[in-house]
Amino acid sequence: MKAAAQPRKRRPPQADTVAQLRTELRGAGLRSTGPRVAVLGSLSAASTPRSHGDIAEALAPLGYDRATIYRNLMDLTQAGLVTRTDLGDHVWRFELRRGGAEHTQEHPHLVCTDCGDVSCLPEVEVKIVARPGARRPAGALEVQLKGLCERCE
Amino acid sequence: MKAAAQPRKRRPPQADTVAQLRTELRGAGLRSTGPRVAVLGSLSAASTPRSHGDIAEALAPLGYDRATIYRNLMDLTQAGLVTRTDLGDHVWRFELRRGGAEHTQEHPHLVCTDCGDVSCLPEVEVKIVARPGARRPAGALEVQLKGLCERCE
DNA sequence: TCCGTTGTTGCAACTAAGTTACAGGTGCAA
DNA sequence: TTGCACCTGTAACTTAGTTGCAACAACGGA
Repeated sequence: MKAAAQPRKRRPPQADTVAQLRTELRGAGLRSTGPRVAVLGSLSAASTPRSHGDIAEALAPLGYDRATIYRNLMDLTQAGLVTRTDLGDHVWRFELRRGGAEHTQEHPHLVCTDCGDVSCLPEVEVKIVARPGARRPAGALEVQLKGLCERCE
Repeated sequence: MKAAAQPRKRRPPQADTVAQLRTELRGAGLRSTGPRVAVLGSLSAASTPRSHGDIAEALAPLGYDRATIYRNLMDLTQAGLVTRTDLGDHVWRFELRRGGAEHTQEHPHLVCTDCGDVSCLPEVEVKIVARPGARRPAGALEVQLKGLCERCE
């Protein structure tokens, strides 16, 4: 049996930035819908990559379905507004592409081997040096580190 | 319904190295059983990290169950003979610790963004440099790269 | 302002990898 | 050879990710 149709009007996260988010969505060729604005808003408010589960849980009180969140994350990824990475803990994580640059290639991500937290390391540079005669891996390299985060150290 | 009990005697992969593998297992405080020798043998024959699925598939003709393979991989990991990493493609991969050293900390692993293959980069050195005043992540850092492998380049 | 088209949503069900409980079999020290 | 703690096979479960489908809503054109 089908559940009764629910009203689709719900309050997005931060009313004052919604206009910007909507503009951003339309600029990327996507329709501006409630769940989509909420997902984008949630990502723009986050300072570290968020998993689908995180976002779905955070937006569940607004009544949005996890499949919807999932498809929106995919849409946003495909539209280039968001990047998707698996940081090695078996969970896809999504992060807003700030300033249009390839954020994840600008700095490495650190997965804490103790608490599992993921953090960005914008102030850490990773140099990849191939020994003489060896081949340096090609392509836009993305670097992920595993170690202890600041708290767990 | 239970399947009829199967004979437990099966031929491990390489008869000539079995004695070594059994010694290694016993040295780590584990019993030397058929599946365990097969798993260890399979890993020692591999040059790159193998997933649980890979190994289970490879050993399926010998009649070993995937749950058994899984538990043995865990046992070997816990015993320190094997390391377990998720290289960012949503699959746990296991690799023999050769020479007792922390293999995965000696060199980075490369996950090809095109074909998905995983390769070891023993000839590539990764330098992690924190900008002045910034914190360098602590702990035994493990480095994972994503880019194009030699074949896909 | 209204309407039709088409993209989007919510629901439900599915897949795949990983994990565990349990009963019975086996390795190995005594 | 024996006994027991450890190990195995089976089956079922968990979790994250993914998809089909019917109903709904955004938005451009009339």
